[in-house]
Amino acid sequence: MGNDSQNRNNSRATWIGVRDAIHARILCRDYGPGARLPRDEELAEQFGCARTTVQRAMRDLQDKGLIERRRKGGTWVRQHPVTRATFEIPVIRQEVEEKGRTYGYQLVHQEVAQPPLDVQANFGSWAAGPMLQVQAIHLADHRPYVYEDRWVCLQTVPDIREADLQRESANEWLVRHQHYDRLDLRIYARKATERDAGLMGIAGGEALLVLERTTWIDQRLITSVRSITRPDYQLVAST
Amino acid sequence: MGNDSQNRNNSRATWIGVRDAIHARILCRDYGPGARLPRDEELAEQFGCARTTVQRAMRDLQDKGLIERRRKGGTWVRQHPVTRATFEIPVIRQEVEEKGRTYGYQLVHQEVAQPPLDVQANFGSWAAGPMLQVQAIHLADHRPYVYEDRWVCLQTVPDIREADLQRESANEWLVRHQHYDRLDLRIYARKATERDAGLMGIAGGEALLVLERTTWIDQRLITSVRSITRPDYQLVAST
DNA sequence: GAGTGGTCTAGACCACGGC
DNA sequence: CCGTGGTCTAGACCACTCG
Repeated sequence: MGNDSQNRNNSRATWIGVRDAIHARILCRDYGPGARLPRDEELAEQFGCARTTVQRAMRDLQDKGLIERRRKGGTWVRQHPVTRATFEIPVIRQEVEEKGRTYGYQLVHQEVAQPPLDVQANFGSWAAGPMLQVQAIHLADHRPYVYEDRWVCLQTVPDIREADLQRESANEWLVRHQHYDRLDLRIYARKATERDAGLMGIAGGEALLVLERTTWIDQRLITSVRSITRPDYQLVAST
Repeated sequence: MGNDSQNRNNSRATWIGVRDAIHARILCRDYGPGARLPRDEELAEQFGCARTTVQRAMRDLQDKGLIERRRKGGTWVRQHPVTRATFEIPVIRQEVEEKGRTYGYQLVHQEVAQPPLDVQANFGSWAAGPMLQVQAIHLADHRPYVYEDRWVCLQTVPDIREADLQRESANEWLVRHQHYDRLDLRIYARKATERDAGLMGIAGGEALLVLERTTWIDQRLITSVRSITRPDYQLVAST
């Protein structure tokens, strides 16, 4: 280890090379926590590359939460690097099928109603009128996999009235018919109620992972869904 | 809505403008799921900007999971857009103090031992020797907030033997002395054992959110920690 | 082989935000 | 005000991968 630094060879510097070199300097405390890094232009000279290339490298380090940049303020090594991890949450059918299991779906309940306050809490300042509530179970190999309790905004997505939610899950219908441009996600654990237990085929009082997702388009509410997973469900992310 | 498309004004196109215009075309199904987008160069002509600018816009859409790009293959709208959400997991002291609460810390147990198999499962092919086990509680306003059960690799981080873990948590010591370049994260729910309950000051059988983090540097294991949070703990992310 | 995205450059101007 | 990062450009070459 420890070549890096200047671009001594005639080989052209790549932004990944520059990024790793700077990363290394941070790790070995050449640039310690709270330290200020040289200006992009100066680093570009050091590495014998264009300023754009340094910029590209810096953006990556910034996305990783390692540094902070501000115009005029310059670039700084973060005092307390945050851990940033990105999860991918696929469409449930796809997730099941990619595991080589058989996907199934069952509608449990559907009605137009006023969402309760704990659901409305996810809506921010959005004034909720009556919404379509859809409760359904996604199955993997004919056994409960995820139970979802969803509220769909009929004002934003009126066409869903025409959808046949016996056949196709609201999850998939929405993916095909209504994209979103903002997503709020909340994850927590809670004990399975007797109803949960019956639906999921587990014992009451089990610990369940709950995902609450609310999506928006153009500031307008699309849907808010609370997904309850089986006790053995895990979310996995890397770097 | 709905101007966009060509850059009719003399105003210079920004990559954000280009991104939003393309995003809009995807939303309104000008480019529907599975459709192929024009080549970057052609889009650049359409928008009256440089190809670099289109690239920048495309990278953003790609990061959001909306499109796929391949050399020679071109750019495609994803059939099933994945939901990508990024969490920030701060140093616990900081998290507590930012909420305006008083941070506290208490060491529960510390010894050198062989990690059990369920911990080693996080190590991949890494052959674990004896490691330093550190169990500790983080407090907020003098009440249990997070309990962590940590294993530190003495081979990779020998200096931690010198640390005074009565005073400073291994969490903070490691943040200051040992950066990582890879992180694996696993999140799930589990019932509180009697021991958990006693430590966290809650009832047995409560549902707890568990975070397992394993970090690495240069392919070498640094630490693996299982953090148990209070039942009311939530992870929150926004697109 | 050839088409497409990925990267690099050198230079210009802009926008934010300390001083 | 003015230093610093952010963006845009036009053009060149490279690298992957599909046919």
